[in-house]
Amino acid sequence: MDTYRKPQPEAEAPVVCRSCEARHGGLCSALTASQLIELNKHSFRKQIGCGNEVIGQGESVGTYSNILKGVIKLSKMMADGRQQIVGLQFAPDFLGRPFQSESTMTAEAATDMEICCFPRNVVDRMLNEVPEFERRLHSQSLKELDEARDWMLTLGRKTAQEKVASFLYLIATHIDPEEGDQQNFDLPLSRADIADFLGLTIETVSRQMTKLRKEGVITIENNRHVSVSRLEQLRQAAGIDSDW
Amino acid sequence: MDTYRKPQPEAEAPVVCRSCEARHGGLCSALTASQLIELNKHSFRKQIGCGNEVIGQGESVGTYSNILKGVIKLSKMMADGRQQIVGLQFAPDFLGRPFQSESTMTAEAATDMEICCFPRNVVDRMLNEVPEFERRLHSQSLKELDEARDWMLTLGRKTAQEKVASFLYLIATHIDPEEGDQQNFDLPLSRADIADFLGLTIETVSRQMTKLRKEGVITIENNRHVSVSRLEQLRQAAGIDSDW
DNA sequence: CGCTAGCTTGACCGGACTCAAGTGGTGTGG
DNA sequence: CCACACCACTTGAGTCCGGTCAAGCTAGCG
Repeated sequence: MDTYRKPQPEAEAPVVCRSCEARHGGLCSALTASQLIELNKHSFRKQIGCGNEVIGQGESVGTYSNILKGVIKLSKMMADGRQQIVGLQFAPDFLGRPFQSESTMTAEAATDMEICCFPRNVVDRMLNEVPEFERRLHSQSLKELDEARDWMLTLGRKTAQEKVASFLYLIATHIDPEEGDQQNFDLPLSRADIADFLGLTIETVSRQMTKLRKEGVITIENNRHVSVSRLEQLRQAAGIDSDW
Repeated sequence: MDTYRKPQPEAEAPVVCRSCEARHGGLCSALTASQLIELNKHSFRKQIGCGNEVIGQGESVGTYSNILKGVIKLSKMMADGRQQIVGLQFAPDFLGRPFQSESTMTAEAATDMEICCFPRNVVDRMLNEVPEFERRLHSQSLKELDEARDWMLTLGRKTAQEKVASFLYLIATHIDPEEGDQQNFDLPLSRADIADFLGLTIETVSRQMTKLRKEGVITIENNRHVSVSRLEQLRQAAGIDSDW
């Protein structure tokens, strides 16, 4: 049971942000309580069903948002339909692209999810007023850049086996603690999505999963639920050397 | 011949920055003349020979720099020696990673080059004092992120032929105007580098170049010099659809 | 019960890799 | 000036990994 709330004239975060704030190593932690209140006036939460498009390729974007729950897949598609997932985003990542109203990718809910939306103009104004706010966004961009480049190594130079192991390792280390731990989790992506993320086909993904299972690195239940016996073994299968 | 310099008490950019400034759609254009003077006190230019390492993987970095001339390749290497180039940087790109003293990649001169170096602490201080400065860096990070993700599509989903065409298209559209134009340029990378950038082997790169040559898309002289007859043809071979 | 969607498995194929030899341009020493 | 070595690149032959195509399996659901 929560302690009784003493009224305080200023500097009290909006009710809706309270339980949320904890997770926010994310964006909102850059704001003071009064700034949060200001932002909160214009923001709204939204449930999104698995598979729904959040931002379309070439679409203009009117809102930014924070991911509260679930996983977003960012993907690019070629004219002939070939597709590549170029990033996954987890809570509490920020979703949206400052300084550019048009998206060059599609953002789609990989799972059922909940997001917190902010109108573009409000955020853009805050960007100019609160340097720490831009610092946070910059910092997330750099994190995404690192991840993208790590994945380029995976896409360009790893074998199918290593790719699949790398994916499992990525999920194991990024899973929302509420939904599993590093030894035991549900895959947020279908085989088709995994294939698009790894630059492989569904069949190859499936075969390599089977292989990892037979080698005792993982066990699989109901197609989606994965257990990892020793994470170190998975790292190794992924070709990740701990020294770096 | 330059016009004679009238002394002005303030607001005059350092001599060394003058000819440079023109190119700087880059970082320094975010600074006022007096800020430039301040930064310039601690900065120095440096020539780097082709193949030299600028920042090593896992090394700590004491300086940032601007690229004045030449091409930097950013690469990652696996424990067994497999290598992937994860980015190319051209003048006037900024080189270095704020908020993190240790690099997760190697930065190496792909060509002979010239850079302008700034001590880390001076830049970090300016980052805090000049919001526009951070805005610029943020903006470049976002540009690099877009490029990385575009390349992920290339690495994950394109054929060898399309990869090589994509590379040639990239160079054609990024080449320093002083060193060539979109129809006619020297490749800044060796076949080995191209292979590492595309996630292919040297042999495959070579074969696909030959194929593009025989199909009349390009002509090659002295291994390095490339002429493109119709850029549109190259785009097409690269699987790039103009609609996006 | 059968239908469908998502996944697995099998057989075969082909594109990119491997290994090896050949070519050409450049620098060096006799 | 030629002989030679060296390096970067090209070309060829054979192999293999991952793609393609097709069939089978399983769980959920009308």
